[in-house]
Amino acid sequence: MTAKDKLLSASLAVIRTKGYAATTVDDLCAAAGVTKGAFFHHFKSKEDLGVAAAQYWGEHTGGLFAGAEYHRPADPLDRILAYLDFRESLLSAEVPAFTCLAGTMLQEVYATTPTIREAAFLSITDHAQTLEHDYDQAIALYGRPDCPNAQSLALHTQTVLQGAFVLAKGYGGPEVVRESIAHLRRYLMLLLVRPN
Amino acid sequence: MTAKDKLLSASLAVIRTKGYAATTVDDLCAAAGVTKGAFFHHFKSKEDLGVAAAQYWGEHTGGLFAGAEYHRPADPLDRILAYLDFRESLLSAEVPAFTCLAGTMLQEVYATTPTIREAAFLSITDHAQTLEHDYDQAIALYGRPDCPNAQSLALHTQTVLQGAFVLAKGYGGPEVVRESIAHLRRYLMLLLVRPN
DNA sequence: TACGACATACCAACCAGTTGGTATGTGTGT
DNA sequence: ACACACATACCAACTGGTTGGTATGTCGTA
Repeated sequence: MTAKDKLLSASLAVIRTKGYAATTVDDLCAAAGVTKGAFFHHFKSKEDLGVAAAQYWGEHTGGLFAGAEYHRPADPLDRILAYLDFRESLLSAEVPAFTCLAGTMLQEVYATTPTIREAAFLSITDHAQTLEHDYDQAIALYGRPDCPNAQSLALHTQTVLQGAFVLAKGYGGPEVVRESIAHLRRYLMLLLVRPN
Repeated sequence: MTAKDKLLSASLAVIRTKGYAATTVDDLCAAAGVTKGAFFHHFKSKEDLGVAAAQYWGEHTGGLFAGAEYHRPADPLDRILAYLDFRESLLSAEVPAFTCLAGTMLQEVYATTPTIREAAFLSITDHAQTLEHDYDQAIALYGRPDCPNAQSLALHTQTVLQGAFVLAKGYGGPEVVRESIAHLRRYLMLLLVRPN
């Protein structure tokens, strides 16, 4: 494992815990077990690492979701519900372990560091897009007449999760995320009605 | 207007724009038009100001919502819908002008500064509580059998708004907040059904 | 004259980034 | 096979500007 990988991997944990601005380059080096020289060999600035961390986060989570089981069900609504189950299964007791690096960074640096804002936001919208197909098919099959479109529902799904992470940081635990996912599930079940 | 008020007032704008960690004491003094001596006369540390800013935010928004028109309608569901309309009316083009100081600070310092975490979180839960009465009455009148309780709905309302603010920082505008409020409105209308 | 409300000048610690150097490949001509 | 040129990966020590915080002084008012 190269120093670059160690730094990127460590940055996920450290930045999610302390936030981007409060994280110092020395913090990252200490957590990664490398020296400052190695840091600036691989990243030309702290901002450069911030952008790389957001991209790394996107690839990291992208792989996690792409390889998950929730794509299995034949029915698109079942896949969406399985996605929500999967999101719940990712929750753990420690807040920094389940919250979103992209959301954290985005909220912090959106006005000051456009490069990081773009990279972090892209990782969120990219992930939202992976849900659109399933929503599209579910809407076609089960959507009520007043059902919003797939893009909007996919985005709203992420909105609810991001908001829940903020509240979870207040409570110090994941319970509120479970509750928000339950609301989302209920909303979807009211919009997408299986004939019976 | 005293230096303390100027600092608190300026802190709302500055911290919402740059975030708490990236905001320096000098930034705040410059924005407030006071000197550093004045700052440390009124606040014993930067953290102390952070706590005071979160409390000030709670009072500031508390007054805004308490005095708003959305309490007028006789029907509780109408009051809730009017609340959502009011939230929409607060949106403007500039992101820092409509986002939530408490949510921003909470996400940033939840693990590092418990005093600020508590103050910021309290301002969110306090505000959520002001909705519970209306939700309670609306549920009693119109709630479907599977309708969640008032506390949970009030909290979910804040969750959706907080998440929408995160996304808005990515888009650089309030459109996504409007869309999320529309989803929330639709969810509530499916849960709380007026007999007709 | 005592005290609250500021202002000015200053400091020690910290932080992003630099410098100069070492160790270990890696390709190339002979 | 071997020397040479060069590149990559990394390290330890340093620097200059920044930052939170302090020490001390001044002014108005009760």
